[in-house]
Amino acid sequence: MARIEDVARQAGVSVGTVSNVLNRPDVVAPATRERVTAAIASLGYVLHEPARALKAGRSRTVGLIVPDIANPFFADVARGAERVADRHDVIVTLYNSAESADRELRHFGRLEEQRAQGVLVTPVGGAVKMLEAVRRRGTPVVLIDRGSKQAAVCSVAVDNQAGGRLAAAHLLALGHRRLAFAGGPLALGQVADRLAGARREADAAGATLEVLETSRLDVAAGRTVGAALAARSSAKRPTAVFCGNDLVALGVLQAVTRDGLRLPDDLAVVGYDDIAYAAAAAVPLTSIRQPRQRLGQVAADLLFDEIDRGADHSHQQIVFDPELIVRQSTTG
Amino acid sequence: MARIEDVARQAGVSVGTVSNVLNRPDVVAPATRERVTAAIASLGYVLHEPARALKAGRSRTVGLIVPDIANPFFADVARGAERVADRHDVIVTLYNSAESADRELRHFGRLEEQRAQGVLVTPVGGAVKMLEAVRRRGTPVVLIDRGSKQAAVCSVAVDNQAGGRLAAAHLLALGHRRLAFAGGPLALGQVADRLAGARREADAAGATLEVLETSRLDVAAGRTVGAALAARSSAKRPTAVFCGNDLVALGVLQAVTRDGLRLPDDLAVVGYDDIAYAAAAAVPLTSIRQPRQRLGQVAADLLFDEIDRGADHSHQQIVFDPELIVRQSTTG
DNA sequence: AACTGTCATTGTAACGGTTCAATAACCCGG
DNA sequence: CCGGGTTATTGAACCGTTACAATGACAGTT
Repeated sequence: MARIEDVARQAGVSVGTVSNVLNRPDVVAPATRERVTAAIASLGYVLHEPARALKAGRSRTVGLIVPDIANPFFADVARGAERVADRHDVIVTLYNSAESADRELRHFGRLEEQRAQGVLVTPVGGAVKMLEAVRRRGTPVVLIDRGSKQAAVCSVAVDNQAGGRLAAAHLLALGHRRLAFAGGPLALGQVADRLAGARREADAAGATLEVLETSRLDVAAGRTVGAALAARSSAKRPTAVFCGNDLVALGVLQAVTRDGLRLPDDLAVVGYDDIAYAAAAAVPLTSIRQPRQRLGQVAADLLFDEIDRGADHSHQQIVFDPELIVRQSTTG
Repeated sequence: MARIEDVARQAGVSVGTVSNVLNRPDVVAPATRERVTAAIASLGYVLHEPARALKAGRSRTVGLIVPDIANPFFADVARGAERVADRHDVIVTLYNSAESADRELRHFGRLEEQRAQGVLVTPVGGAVKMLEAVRRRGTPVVLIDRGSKQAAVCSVAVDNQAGGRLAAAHLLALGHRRLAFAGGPLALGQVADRLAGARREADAAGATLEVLETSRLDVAAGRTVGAALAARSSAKRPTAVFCGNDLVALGVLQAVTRDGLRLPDDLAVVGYDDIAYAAAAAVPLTSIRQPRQRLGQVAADLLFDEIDRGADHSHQQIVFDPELIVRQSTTG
């Protein structure tokens, strides 16, 4: 494969000039520049990024580690981050931790080895100590959607307690008094916060709120919960269920409709995230919308601020407000 | 940040020995090895992958370029590919072309610059000429799911004509005689093939098959089609619609049920891909299942064969058989 | 004609690893 | 206690690029 030296020979210039054409085209005379460009094209020269990265001490990538690549929520987050990275001439490489601390650790390791400029991550529960080590070694990290309360690191999140309150308040306003929350694990901060918000509203209104904890936030978990609910007599069944995310809600929806219940009359359902499939469900889902792309975009902005400004950068914890999107799964 | 030389000094050995500990631990004496390992840990040394890649002439990555990262189909493909890559001590970096030839081109460029060992790609329509250039410069490429007929490149795909035949035969066996196909653009080979397979069965049975072309394969496109169908009088409406993929089918499903039609009595619907959401739809979707993880896994196997064996490698076009999954959207 | 100042180009020393031939250390049999 | 054979370690060249100091060419000024 052609090296920069081959290009130089072909164009009759030195390697330094070729490098200048590549990196600071303005300093080289137009005629020379053109000759070099032609040589590059004719040889099919492709820049050797590892060599450049070695010289520069940093590569042109940032990492994005998400816990579930099949969740469209994170596809939107990625899109937002990419747009910002593009402006900085940096590429976003996407990794899937699949909620496994071990995989997350491996991905962090790879990114450090590649000398990624920074990492955007939605950390799996409990992996915070290794994250600290990464930052100490010099790689900036911004947390997405699972913000920590500590001021020592940037994070962007949506106010999950507020989301829980919105959901519960909506159900209470519709007259429901026996509520349930489906989702988990509760060890996940954002799940716990959504529940806490709902709990607060329910308590204030004197309503009951039963917790149906799941081990994951996916469709299968929702189906399990839904089947259990459908099996109860209507007297023992909550009249409304608020789910930890839309995947769980879709699972509940499927299981209970298959078992003959009707939404929202027999059971009202509220999801969380407002993914595209929420509106597309056969009974369109009331959900809590989060500014997904914006989350990724602002996270990337913070990351680049830390990368560019270094010590001058001050960490910020940005919290967005969620929004209630009302559809037929609660209002019929 | 600590370099290999720092580790060597701290452990009282030469840099060569440290490198040996890292790459061929068996050739270094246990006592020395342990001293070096301790030094690595105490300094928090992290390998500099760009330097290694420069020396080695290749990096430890392969690329995976998919046309829609939010489509769970590709999440499964990625999982299959990752498992294989893990075995080769290589990481898969995921890029989203979003069906844009321009983005695909950029991603290819980045991967070549990084000296990725190879690329797995579901190419967007028509981008085949640049793909040829990449291969000529020495980067092996395997096509996923949009196989070319040419024998000059490896590909894995599922027999889309067979899938179309399965779907249509199923509907015909249920007695339907006015069929429709919803999906597009028809310029996409796989969409055209699915339609062609369905067409063949319909013709053989003397049934009609109306084509409702869409510009994309997503939920929104499906909703548009569904709304149009629901607006027709039942006499002018097909009794069954076969959709280009599950996202389109879900869109159709949502639109027609909202407008009061019932599945499958008023309209039978068949999807394609059998994504998780297909079973989770309120009227669970009959669909054509493709071996998604296996697709990614076999593609990666072919890629590594080409990487490892070089000229000894012979290109293969592997075609899997799709499978009909029957659910309530056709059988009630 | 000598000098100054621009502007374009060049040569080369890093960057942080790996690899391999060369060397050192050691063991054991005679 | 020496020589031959292992085994463990070392040192230096090289990978492809960038950046910077140095050089060269040339026009304008006195």
